[in-house]
Amino acid sequence: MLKDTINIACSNCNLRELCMPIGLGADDLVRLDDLVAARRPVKRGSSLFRAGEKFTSLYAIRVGFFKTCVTTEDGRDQVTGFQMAGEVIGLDGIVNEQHTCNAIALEDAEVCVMPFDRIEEISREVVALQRHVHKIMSREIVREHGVMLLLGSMRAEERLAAFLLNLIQRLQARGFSRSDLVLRMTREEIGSYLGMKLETVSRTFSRFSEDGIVEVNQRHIVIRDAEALRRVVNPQVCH
Amino acid sequence: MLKDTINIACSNCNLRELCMPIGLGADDLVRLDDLVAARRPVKRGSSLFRAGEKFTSLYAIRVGFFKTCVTTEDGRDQVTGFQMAGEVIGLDGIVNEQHTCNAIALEDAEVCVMPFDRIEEISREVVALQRHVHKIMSREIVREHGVMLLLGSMRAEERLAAFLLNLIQRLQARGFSRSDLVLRMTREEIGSYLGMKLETVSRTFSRFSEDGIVEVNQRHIVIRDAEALRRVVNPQVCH
DNA sequence: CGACACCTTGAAGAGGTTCAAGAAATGTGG
DNA sequence: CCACATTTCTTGAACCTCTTCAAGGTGTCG
Repeated sequence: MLKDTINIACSNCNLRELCMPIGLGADDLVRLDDLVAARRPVKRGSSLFRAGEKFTSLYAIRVGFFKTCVTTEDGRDQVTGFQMAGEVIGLDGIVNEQHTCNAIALEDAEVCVMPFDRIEEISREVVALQRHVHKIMSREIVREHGVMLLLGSMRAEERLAAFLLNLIQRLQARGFSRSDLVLRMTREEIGSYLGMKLETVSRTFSRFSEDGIVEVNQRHIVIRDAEALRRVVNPQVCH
Repeated sequence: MLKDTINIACSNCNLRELCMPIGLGADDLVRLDDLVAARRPVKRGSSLFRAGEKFTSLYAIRVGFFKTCVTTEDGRDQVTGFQMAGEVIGLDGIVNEQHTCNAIALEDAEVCVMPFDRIEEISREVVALQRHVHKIMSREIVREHGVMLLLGSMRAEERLAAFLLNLIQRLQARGFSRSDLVLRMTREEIGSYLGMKLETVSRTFSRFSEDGIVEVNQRHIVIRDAEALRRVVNPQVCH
């Protein structure tokens, strides 16, 4: 079991700088290792948690790609986000000690399970962790403001352009190409997130392709002209 | 100055149960009184904070009504929420120690200024406060999920119905009528929040009025048939 | 290799926007 | 306190973007 313990350690994890506070002393780093109770694999298509389930833990994504979505009684479904390695999910569950959305793996994934009791306990002692937890939650709030702006005031082309730029930027921060990407989600899931129908997503991709802005081969996307995408999002301001 | 100190005390505030943790012992209650550094009046139309300003504090609304909105370089504007007495604003500023939205009073208001340093300090010692801060942030995340659902998948009538039901419910929790309300915001602000044009807001109000669901006199609204509003939001499920 | 899920494209239609004009309410200054 | 300016709200008509419905094509996985 020693091997397991070492495997689980945050202090050894190459994603640490993405999901954990940086600049900790050795003492605090060791305390952080108590955060992760276990690792948990999540098969593609299965859920990490579902709306209605009791909330116990936050999850740091180690590998894989997730979507989160909320569902209404009358069967409406809204994708609220796509999450990749180094990001934390489960924050929605804190307020009522019950999850309010579903987290579904879009590819085989593995997460670090961080019991929330323990997060609160340690963050009372490690100021950097406390601050970090607050920042993670605030960042999510700011992200959602951006989505509201997108959904409330942008047209289809602008939404998809903003979506692609956001994906590329996050992938680049993880060391991937800043021009090539493989979408892990369907057109329908993109459409749900962006408030448009899958046909509109497809048509908009085709238009970008005709205009030479991106190359589209099913889920393989090459950004040919990121500047043009930025101009689509932000028509007034010429970069 | 003693009078001031007494005035400021959370332990005497009748909004305490809305904005502060409940069920505290006397010792913890006294500690909470250190949270509020000052009160600050905000005149109608002026801002409590603006995007770009340094973040220092969260604000609990004592009296009045606010909107928060984000603005893009190219002049797009999106209302991200309406806040009333007992609610906390400023969470967006934590992540980058800088506000990312504007908070503007829609009527003369007064807020309790809670320096965030002090919140973090006290919440390290008062577990109930720590838990409460986490819940406030989580609640905001869940609220925004709801807005995303609204913006992403509802039609104009459904959006406005959901909006009215939400307002009424929050007002009722504050002891106001569950049928009468006075809108503090313009049609344009409602439209911005709901992702529709002010003309559409106006037309949708008129349609509700023709259908006998609500009475509309400018900003004075009377909910005649809340059940009907619920059916508009949730067409499948018959209540 | 065949079944199934996913994607693309076309054509018709609906919901919401845009533009425009006038009415009602609100605020301001004399 | 009243008159005028300004803001806000309502309503109509034409238009446009996105949706809906439909069909066929492409890719993927057991």
